[in-house]
Amino acid sequence: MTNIKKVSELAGVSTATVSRTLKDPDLVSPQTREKVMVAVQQAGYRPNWMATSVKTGKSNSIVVLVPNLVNPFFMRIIEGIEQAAQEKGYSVLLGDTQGSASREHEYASMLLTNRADGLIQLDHSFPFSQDDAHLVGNLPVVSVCERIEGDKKYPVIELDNYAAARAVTHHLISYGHRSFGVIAGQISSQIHHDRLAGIKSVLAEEGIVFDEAMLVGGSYKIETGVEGVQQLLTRAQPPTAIICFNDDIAIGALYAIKKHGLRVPQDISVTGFDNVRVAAYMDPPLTTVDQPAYQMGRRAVEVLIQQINRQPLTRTREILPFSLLERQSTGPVSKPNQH
Amino acid sequence: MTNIKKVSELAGVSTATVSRTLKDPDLVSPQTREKVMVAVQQAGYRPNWMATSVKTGKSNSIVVLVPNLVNPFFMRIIEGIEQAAQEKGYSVLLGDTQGSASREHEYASMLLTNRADGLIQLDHSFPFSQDDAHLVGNLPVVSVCERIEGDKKYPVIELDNYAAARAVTHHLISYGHRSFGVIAGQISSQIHHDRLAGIKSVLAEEGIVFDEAMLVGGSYKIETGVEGVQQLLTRAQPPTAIICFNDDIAIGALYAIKKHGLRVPQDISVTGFDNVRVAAYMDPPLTTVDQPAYQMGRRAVEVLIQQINRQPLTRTREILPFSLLERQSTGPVSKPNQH
DNA sequence: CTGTTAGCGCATTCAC
DNA sequence: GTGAATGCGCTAACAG
Repeated sequence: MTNIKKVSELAGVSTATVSRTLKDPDLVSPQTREKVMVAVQQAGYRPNWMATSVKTGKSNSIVVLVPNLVNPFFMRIIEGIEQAAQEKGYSVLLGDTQGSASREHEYASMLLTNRADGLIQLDHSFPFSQDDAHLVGNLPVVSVCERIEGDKKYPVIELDNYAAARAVTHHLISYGHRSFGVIAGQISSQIHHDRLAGIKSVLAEEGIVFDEAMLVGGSYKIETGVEGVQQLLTRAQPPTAIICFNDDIAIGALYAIKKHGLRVPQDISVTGFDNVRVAAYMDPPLTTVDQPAYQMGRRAVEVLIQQINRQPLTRTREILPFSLLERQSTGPVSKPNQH
Repeated sequence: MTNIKKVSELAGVSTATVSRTLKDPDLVSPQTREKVMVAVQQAGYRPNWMATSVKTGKSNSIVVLVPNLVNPFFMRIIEGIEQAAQEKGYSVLLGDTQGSASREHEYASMLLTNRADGLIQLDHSFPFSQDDAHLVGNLPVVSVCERIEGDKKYPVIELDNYAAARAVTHHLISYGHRSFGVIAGQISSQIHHDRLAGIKSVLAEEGIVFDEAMLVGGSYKIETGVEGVQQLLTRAQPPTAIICFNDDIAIGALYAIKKHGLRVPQDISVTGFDNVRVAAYMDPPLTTVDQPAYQMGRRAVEVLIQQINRQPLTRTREILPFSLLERQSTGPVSKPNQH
């Protein structure tokens, strides 16, 4: 391990000068700068990151908590996070929690051990353990998409889920649908409530009563969509339109509907959320709500770094624009409302 | 920032005792242990990770280099990496390179700055820069799926791509196909050569000449599959079977074939690689080669940590088993070989 | 502009 | 079993 002292001896200067040359070259005369750079090159010297961190008290790393890695929507957010972080000189510690609270706690405690300067939470839970909660003063935390539960208020980058759900519902109603099924993801989250409220508000305006038996699901998986459709099709009056709370669910729904010998959208219309890449290549291409996932990740980092630098936040909640992509999985009802 | 000294004063012992109590409690008498633990609790003390790292010379982190995050196959590998790493007390630094060499260099240099103890490469390039190459003695590096180019030999966890490609080809030939198209991913990689060689070897055995004009593609994207099909369909004799080098390409191919008014598998059979989750829910469900991605990630970590601990490696190349999943995107040729 | 000095927070000899 | 002392590799204050 070649350290700063070796370099300083090689260059015939003090360690301080070496440090300065590397950190702020303008503070050093051109001649010594040259000498030092030669020595650095020759010795193959790279400053020890950990040592620098101990001195400065900054790790220049952030942790990202994500419930699972296989959801391409999350990955797109993390892509944005990664990119923005790198540009700002931060690196990203990956915290795949698999929904486990103890894992969340473990990752979150990285903030307490100076291992990371900030945390981005993609899930909705308060990530710290009971024990740690006392120590969490104003630690930099930002949540994306979801809102973190609990008393502490953290900045959040999110979508107007209420409005998005309204847009979807309006779109379907414009095709004449009046009988709706919903296949939800994580029931306990704010997203769920906002979206459901959005749907119900439009239905109420249209004089349609939402039948709670038409609400199924419980997790953001393909299988949820498959099972959801199976359940909805057993109803006395199956829905003519199914709103899925993410694209994976919608993919499962498309699959199950076709498997039942029904056609999309002639028999049943299907919508998703997220606009995952494959969504456009489904058969039929999926009507879905596009979320600016990449941009959300980027913003999360910017806001987080503001917190880390103790700069005042202009606002504690940012709402990014969605757009409804009307593709071919939605269409007019082909038969009267009665089945 | 509450440090070890505060705790030692609070407990009325030396800092050394506090350190010992936390690291190796058995070295300390039960009474003092109790005192220290109380003080730790009371002060809300957590050891500074960076300081520990400087002392021990170990970061207990590993970097993972991945060309892009949106490919669910990579994500499954990283899930395995993450899991295994956490179990062994390591954390994962995410290095999304987007295929850029300079980004690779930047991440790889983390090994030189003591920021990470080891590196896992999912791409095929030698990750260090020209400048750093001299310094890379025996730094712990493992590659997964791909083999790292260059003189240095690193351990690799991979699939028998040659055999897998042979299995796919045999499967198609058993259905009577004799006219094959191939839509490839990254052309420059070992994977590409192995798979292509596997296909050609079977064709040769069957007395079929592979027409190089039937080889298209160039990246692992859905769009590549779409464009690939468009090209293959312009050939004088379009293929009756198309082998795609990953599932994303195959998804694009399915889409394009259907868009051209042809049916899968009646007109054209399609196969993929990876067995991504959505593959089973395509229309028709995709015949593909299942790779134990999660397991590959786990093994990569185990091998890497062996290197980090300077334990001898039993073998420098591990080949994991694949399995061909025959689903509905492949079937018998419905018309004579001539178009 | 440069060198000296003094730590950052912790782990580890070596005495006792 | 415990404490004092030393140093990991680096940066920052202060002289000069």
